[in-house]
This record gives sequence, structure tokens and C-alpha cells, in this order.
Amino acid sequence: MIEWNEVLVQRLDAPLRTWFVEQSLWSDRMVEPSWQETRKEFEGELTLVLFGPAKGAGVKPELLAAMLEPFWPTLTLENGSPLIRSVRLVGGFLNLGLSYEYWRQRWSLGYDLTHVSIHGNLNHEATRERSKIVLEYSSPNTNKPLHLGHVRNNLLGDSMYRILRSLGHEVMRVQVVNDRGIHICKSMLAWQKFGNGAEPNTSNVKGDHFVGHFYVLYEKTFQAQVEEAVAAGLTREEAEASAPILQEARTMLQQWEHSDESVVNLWKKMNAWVYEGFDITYERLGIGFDRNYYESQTYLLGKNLVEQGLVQGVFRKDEKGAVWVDLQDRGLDSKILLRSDGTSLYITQDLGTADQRQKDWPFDQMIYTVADEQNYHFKVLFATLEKLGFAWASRCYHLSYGMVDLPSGRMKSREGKVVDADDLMDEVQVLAEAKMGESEKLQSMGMDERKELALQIGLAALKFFILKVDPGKRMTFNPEDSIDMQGHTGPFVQYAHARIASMLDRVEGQEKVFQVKDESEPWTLDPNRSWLSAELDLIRQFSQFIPAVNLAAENHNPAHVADFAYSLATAFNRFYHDCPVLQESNAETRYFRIGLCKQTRFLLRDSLDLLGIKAPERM
RNA sequence: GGUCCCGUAGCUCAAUGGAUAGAGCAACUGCCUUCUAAGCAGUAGGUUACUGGUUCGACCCCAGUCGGGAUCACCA
Repeated sequence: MIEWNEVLVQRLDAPLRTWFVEQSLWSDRMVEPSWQETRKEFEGELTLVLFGPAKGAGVKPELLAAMLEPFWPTLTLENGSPLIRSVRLVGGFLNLGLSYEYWRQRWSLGYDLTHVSIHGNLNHEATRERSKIVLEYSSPNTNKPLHLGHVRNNLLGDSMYRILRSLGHEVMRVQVVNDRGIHICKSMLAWQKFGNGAEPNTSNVKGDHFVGHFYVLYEKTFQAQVEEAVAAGLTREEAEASAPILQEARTMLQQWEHSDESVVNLWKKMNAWVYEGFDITYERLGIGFDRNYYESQTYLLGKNLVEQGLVQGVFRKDEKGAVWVDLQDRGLDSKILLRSDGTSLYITQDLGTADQRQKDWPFDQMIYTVADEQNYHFKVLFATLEKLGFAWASRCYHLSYGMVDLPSGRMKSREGKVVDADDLMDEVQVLAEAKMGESEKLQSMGMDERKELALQIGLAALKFFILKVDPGKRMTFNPEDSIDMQGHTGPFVQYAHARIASMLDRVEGQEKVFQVKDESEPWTLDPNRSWLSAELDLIRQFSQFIPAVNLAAENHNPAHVADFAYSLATAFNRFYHDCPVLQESNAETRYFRIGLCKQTRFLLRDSLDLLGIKAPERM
């Protein structure tokens, strides 16, 4: 609550503490005064909670409130006008209404901060440091298309990138592409066996889906072989271990690791197909990266670190030759870092990749956006990096998010129970277009423009739906009704923006009639004018933007920004309903309200941008 | 079994230890001759899984119980 802090510390909290001392009410037992926003149903904007201080002072809250009465008028703004408009005691809560002059100034400040562009502009506090942050997200396997789980990952990563960047941090977006391993060989093998030389182009299938199809073929064949062997009398475990097609896949992995030319060529060819498909999906989703790491290149990197750890004596080698790290002093178990045959594991690769990133671009902080099923893995990874003596290990953070469930339960790739990312985007676009069809004002739109707008609205629904949920929590995604366009949704916020855009267009068109004031000029609005509650609520919302972004950054939670955008849109809709703007006859009031609209528009656009959501001019 | 996470309206989600636990969806009632009705206003819906404890004050912190999930591979 940065904005509130400024108010409190400079204008209220410090003088209040001084007053307590002067009144000899301050003692060791004194509880810190606590401030909060006044709830909407009461008059006022700022609330002092009196329970604590009253107890510390040894009086009842009611008495303390009475004692404070002469104190409030002593608080003034720089120009000498009063800061406090009203004082109301409700229970132990002292609700303060701040003067309209205060809010007028507050608003002007907020305006300057945001009206140009938010990119890197919100970090206006000199005390706040700007960091170099490596942000990892996505990191898919190259054997199947992206699904809903990846979508949550990508949206979180992308939004965190936008939020951190807006605060002035330098952010390097990275992913590590899991482009090697037995799972990749499985789809390669299936293509070799069943593909008959088909390619994505010739079969008119998007590359990642094309390859994913063969991965599914592999699984089917594998299952059939297992069933056959079980029928022949083997246990399921034996059958799975000895399935011929699995043997072939393992052989292929061996060949890959020995750089067998034909296998490597096949691998390159099929991965290229997948990347082509991924590019289309990322592009459509609006996601990008600054640097890619490939597991095929990094999987060996960790071995040197393991050697180093052995030399340092922080790792140990067992009699079979496997290398372990003992993390029991940190409440974790022992973890194997290198197989007895000397080959590397997932964590070996992660150690190497982390070190490589620090060397490539020395960061202050590294954030891994990875599902919470890997919570333990990251505890182990960070602890192991610390054992190796890397100071930056303590500045690594696992942005853990919950799985996305379907109404029928958990998604299962192997059972085909997944929501495909491309299909999902198609679906939301179609839904949005259907909704647009009901609107007469969009009938004149060209086909391409129409499709583009439908995608913007559909994606807004999808992104907002996912980002408004606390990342740490599991969420349920019901394809039937999850993508609403009404109520607490992305399109709701977009709609408020489009309404303003449309209104301001008229202002531009009639500039001679409605001269919008230069924002840098002080308002000449009558200071004694009493404001409508819809006007004040709107300005109160303005002041929450930067606190919301800061909170989102601190908690790695874009939901705070989504909350802000929704609250602002709600406040605007009420204002729009209650207060005439262009139709207002009083010129000063009209200018004032046009200004409110402009500021609302900037903040809606900027907060949507932080969520990776477009703000259409009309809809 | 050990460790960690979760349990809030019919559904999906909110709530820095503070006020009468809030939104949206679904249901019901009003409001388009007026700047975009993807909107606004209203009704109804709760023993915050349960039991104790700490506190002036607990959805929030602590202990336990029940229910759900994740993880504990020489997998990724």
C-alpha cells in the first residue's frame, strides 16, 4: 500500500504518534496505530483502528476518539486547507473522510504517473531498487502440443513479466525446452513405424499436433503390447518393462546420445515441426521469450558442478559410483545427482542451467514458473545450489501454481483428457464472435477486423478467468461455462474501456465545443462543490493502481491487478450510469468528468496490458 | 507411512489478525426515445469441513480430527 503509506506517514501517522507522546499516552504497551481503507458502506475513505492504541493507552476506544477530536483539524495540506473532511466513530473504528482538495491533488499525481506509458514508469519511488530478473516459464516438452496447464503457466509468466517490467525491473524471459529424452524418442519411433513419410505440410496438420499424434500412437501400441503380454501370463510390471516398443525407444535414445546421424536428423526434423507449431500458438496467445535454453544442450552442463561439489566435499559418491547430496540438515532427504553410469538426471541439468544463466546474465533474482507438483524438486535444487556455495541460490524463487482441473477431475494426457491450447483459443474466439453478432454497432466491421476483435475479446475472457485466481491454488476449468463474457470477466473490463473510448472520440470530434483541459493545469473546479459518490469512488480507485501492481509483484500474483481492473471498471460503470458527462451542462463539471473518463481509460488500458489483455476501442 | 498444500453461497472465485465474510455465474424483480444494456439497481442464497486454544478481535495464527490433492525414482 505504497500510496496510502505516503499519506499516512507524512500526513497522519507521524503527527498522530507525536500527539500520543504529547498526551503522555505512549508507553511500552502502546500498540502501533493501524490504518485501513474505509469500507464502502461507511462515510470516509481512511480508517484508524482504535482498539490497539486504546488498549495501550488504557482507555476505551470511545474515550480515545473523543480525546482525538481537537487533533484532526490541525492536519492540513501544503496550501493550508484542511486534510480531514469528516470524522465518524463506528465501534472501535474511526472513519476519516479526506478533503476533496486532497483527492483532487491525489488524482493529478496519479495522472502524471500513468498517462504516457506504464512500461518501466511505475517505479517512481527513489528508494525502490530496480533488479535484473530472470523469469522462466512455459518450458514445454517437444512431443505434444500445449494444453491448458501450459496456458496457465504461460499467462502467469507473461503477466509477471509485464508487472515486473512496469516497475522498472530488467526482466529476461527464458524457458528451457525439454527437447530430448525418452518421451521425444517415443514420438520419433512411432513416426518411423507408422508415419509412411507423412509430414505436417503434406497432411495439413499443425506441426506440434502432428508430432503429438504419433506420441499418442506410441502409447496405444505400448498399451496393446502390455495387454498382450499380460494375457500371456506376465505381471503388468514385467509386461511394461519388457514391451518391445519400449525397448526400441530406449535403443533410439542410446543412438541419440551417441549422435547417430539418422536418429539425430530425424530428431532435428521432428523438433522443427513442433517449434513451428509452438510459434503459432505463442504468437496467438501473445507470449514471447528473450532467450531459449535447450535441454539437449544443457543436460551435460551440470556434471562439472557435480564434480566441483565432490571436490568441495559437499557431495559424496557411493560404492556404485552414483553421486548424492545429503540435505538432511535442511529437513530434506538425500538426493541423487548423477547416475552410477555417469549420466545426468533432470536435477543435474537444472543445476547446470541455473549456473549457465547466472554466467550468461548475472541476475539479482531468478523466478521459476513451474507447477506445484515440483515444489519438493525446487527445494532440493535451491538447497543444492547453496551447498555449492552460490550466493545467488538464495535469490532463486519457485513461482508455484496449482494444477488446472476439469470438472471430471485432473487432466490426463495419456487418456486424451486434455484441453488443447489451440482448440481453446478457437473456441473463445468463436464464442466472442457470436456475442458480437448480437450487436448492431459492429455490423459494419470488415471480416478480418471482426476476427481480430473476436480474438481479443475471447482471449480477454480466457486470460482474465485464469489470472484472477491466486496462482497458489488449484483451479477448476469448466469449458462449458468458464469463458463468460459478463460479470467478473475480461470482456467486462474491456467493455468499460470501449465505452470511454467511444465517448472520448466524440470529444475529439467536437473540440470547439468540448475543450479538454490540459491535464497539467490545476483544476478550477469549485472547491466547495460536493462530489457525487460515484465520482469520489472513481478517484479512490485511481489511487489503488500502483499499490495493486506492487502487491502483485511482491506476491507474484497478477490476481491483484485483475482485481484492480475489475473494481475500476465497476466504479466507472456506476459513474457512467449516475453522471452525465458529455451531456452535462455545467462546463466545469463537464471538464472534470471528461478528465475522470480519460484517467479511467488509461488505467483500464494499463492494467489490462499488465495481464496481457488488449483494450479494444469499440466492442 | 513422512513432508507439504488445500477445504468459504448450488457453481467458480475474493477477503495485509479488524467492522454486518464479499463478487460473478445460475435463480428471481426492476431499468434502453437519454454519452455502447457485454451495463445499472435490487431480492434470495453462509455454523468459513469439525473440535479446542491464543487474542480486545480469528476464514486468517496454534493443536488435534475428518475429507481432498501433491510429493517422497539411478523418471521428467
